[in-house]
Amino acid sequence: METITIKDVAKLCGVGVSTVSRAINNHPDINEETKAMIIEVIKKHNYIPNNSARNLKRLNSNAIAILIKGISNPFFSSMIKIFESEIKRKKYTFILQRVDNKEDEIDVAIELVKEKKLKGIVFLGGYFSHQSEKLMQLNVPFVLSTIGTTQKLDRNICSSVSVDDSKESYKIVDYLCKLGHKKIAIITPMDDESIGNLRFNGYISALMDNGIEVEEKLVRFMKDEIDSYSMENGYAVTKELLESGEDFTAIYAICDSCAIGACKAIFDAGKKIPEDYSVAGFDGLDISNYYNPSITTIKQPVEEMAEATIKILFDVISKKTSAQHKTFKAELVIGQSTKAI
Amino acid sequence: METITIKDVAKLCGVGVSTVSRAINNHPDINEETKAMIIEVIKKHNYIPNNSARNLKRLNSNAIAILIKGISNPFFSSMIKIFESEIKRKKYTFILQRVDNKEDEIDVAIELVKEKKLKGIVFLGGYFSHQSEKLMQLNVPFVLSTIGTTQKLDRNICSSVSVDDSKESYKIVDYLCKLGHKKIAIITPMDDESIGNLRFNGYISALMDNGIEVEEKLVRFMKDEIDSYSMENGYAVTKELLESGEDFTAIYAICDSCAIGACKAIFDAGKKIPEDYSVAGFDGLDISNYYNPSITTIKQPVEEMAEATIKILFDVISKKTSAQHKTFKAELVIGQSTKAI
DNA sequence: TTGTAGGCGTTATCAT
DNA sequence: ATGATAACGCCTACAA
Repeated sequence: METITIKDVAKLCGVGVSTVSRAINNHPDINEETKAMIIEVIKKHNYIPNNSARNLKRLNSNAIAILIKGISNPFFSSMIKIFESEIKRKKYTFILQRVDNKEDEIDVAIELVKEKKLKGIVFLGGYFSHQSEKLMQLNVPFVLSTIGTTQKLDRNICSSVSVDDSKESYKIVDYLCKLGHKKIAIITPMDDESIGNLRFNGYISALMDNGIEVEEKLVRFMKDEIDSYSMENGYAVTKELLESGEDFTAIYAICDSCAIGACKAIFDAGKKIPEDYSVAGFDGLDISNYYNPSITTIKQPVEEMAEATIKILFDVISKKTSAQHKTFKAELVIGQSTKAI
Repeated sequence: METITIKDVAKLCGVGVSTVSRAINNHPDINEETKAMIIEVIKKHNYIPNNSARNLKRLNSNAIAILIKGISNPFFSSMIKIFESEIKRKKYTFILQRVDNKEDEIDVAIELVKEKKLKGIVFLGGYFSHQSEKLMQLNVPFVLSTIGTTQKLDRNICSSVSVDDSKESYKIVDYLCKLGHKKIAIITPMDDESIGNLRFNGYISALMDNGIEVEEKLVRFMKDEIDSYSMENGYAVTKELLESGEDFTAIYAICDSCAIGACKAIFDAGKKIPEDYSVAGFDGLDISNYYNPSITTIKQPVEEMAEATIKILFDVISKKTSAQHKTFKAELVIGQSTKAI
């Protein structure tokens, strides 16, 4: 099965290569009959155009890429679906590109833009701390979706869609306080310059506004040797907390996965939720609703955010607008995992 | 920021393009100093080679692609990690390519082989029913990983790694029977030619061997309008089952996600697990362990399977062996969701 | 050790 | 409506 090229097809059909090219690319000026004949031959011989050659030659493809860090994160699953359908609806090609944790997403993006002649990019997840200079190299429009960034990015360079992580975090911790909790432990990543940090800040402010002192012993950092933001990590941290004998009545994990791990650790210790401890999370994953008890959490409006992301991207591509920044409101979903004391 | 090519770099450095090429590709015969100088200039001007051009020119790249249907399936997450590390350990490039549910994975694969000059492919998930003829076009080695296929594929064409879905399914249903359950409902996909069907067969055989008649009313099909294999689907089906008033003491969902949905429906109906109903799943997802109660399930040895997949693939690539077929044993993990009656 | 030139498979620009 | 031909950016003989 030697590889067959456009030239071979042309010969087989007794036409020139450009005619074959016109046939496969749905060009207007081509005789319908010859086109049909060519398509026939192509099918028969299983000819498939080489994308590398196409991308190399084409000046612009209609492709949008989603770059995503931590592809296994269930939080992104539903967003991806919407990205895909929206992009296809606009007759663009949808490319999903996973980025390794150690890779620099901008480097990956630049490479991809050259390779595939992208029209636009969506960055999903991860921490964003890049110099404007480098972002400039990326000379296509891009949107940061659900990426918190503490640093001040040049707001004209890129667009963004997210929730106010700090404010929403404040909201749920404040809710715990209003329920009467005074000893609220938190599970948070150690050195996180992004959403982890923002959500942690919300925790601090909420406690302060409620006249509660932050206790160092109740600030629990995720384990380095375990995947951050995982159930496993939440479990390990909570187990340690319980065994330390530290006094607390509620635990706030900055993501739902950790919250679930926390719940399990509590159950394994023979305690009950919410009778013995209240547990709260963040994100609004499906599972937080299906868990038993359902988890009190901050639900991000993922569908709307995904739609907005694509809308903004296309607006910028078509030069309808310059960079936009949208902050969505998230919803405090009260589950069965918290109670007043 | 116009795009900069290898020619530009050559000019900037005052050398020929081949020297630049040698520098970026770590060729041996190049002066260390000129190489260092070139690298310097490349960094300064942010030159990034165009992959399309490279792929087009190269006769073979050291790249392996994982094609995966249903990328959001948590079952694949841990496997992907292992694929990646194993492939990188062998100094190959790891490419993760998602396949749309409606797409034909073989078509995608053929295209990708041409575009990236792949050395090998792993197909992950989905149903496999392709003609040998078409598979032949794929003239690189490939392995089907965790793909059940009822049809008899030519065993010499491709390799495979999986569990015996039918047998393992039998195992867990038999376990339920031995616990004394006689009215065991099942949640299974409707028209599934692959693992769904195999697992369903295991259910049937187990019941028969235990002298239990299969009751049509207890065979519940996933809803068409909802994602199959989802918690949501398991919830909807179970809710309907409960409301139908049908008598049963245990429910077996052919995947853990569905089992969790089933649990939640039972809780929402004010019932208890396992006191009122026993629930069993299949797959051995992390969450089945973290759920409350933990779910009795069949745990597939994902790590070993992923490792075996890569090992076989490389064996075939290096012509050490011809196609291999490996079936792994899965483990019945007894959780808190089932009890004897 | 280095430079020149040809070609990878395709599309776009010309003619015809 | 169709065909020849020049790029696209890179790698790699081959020559120097």
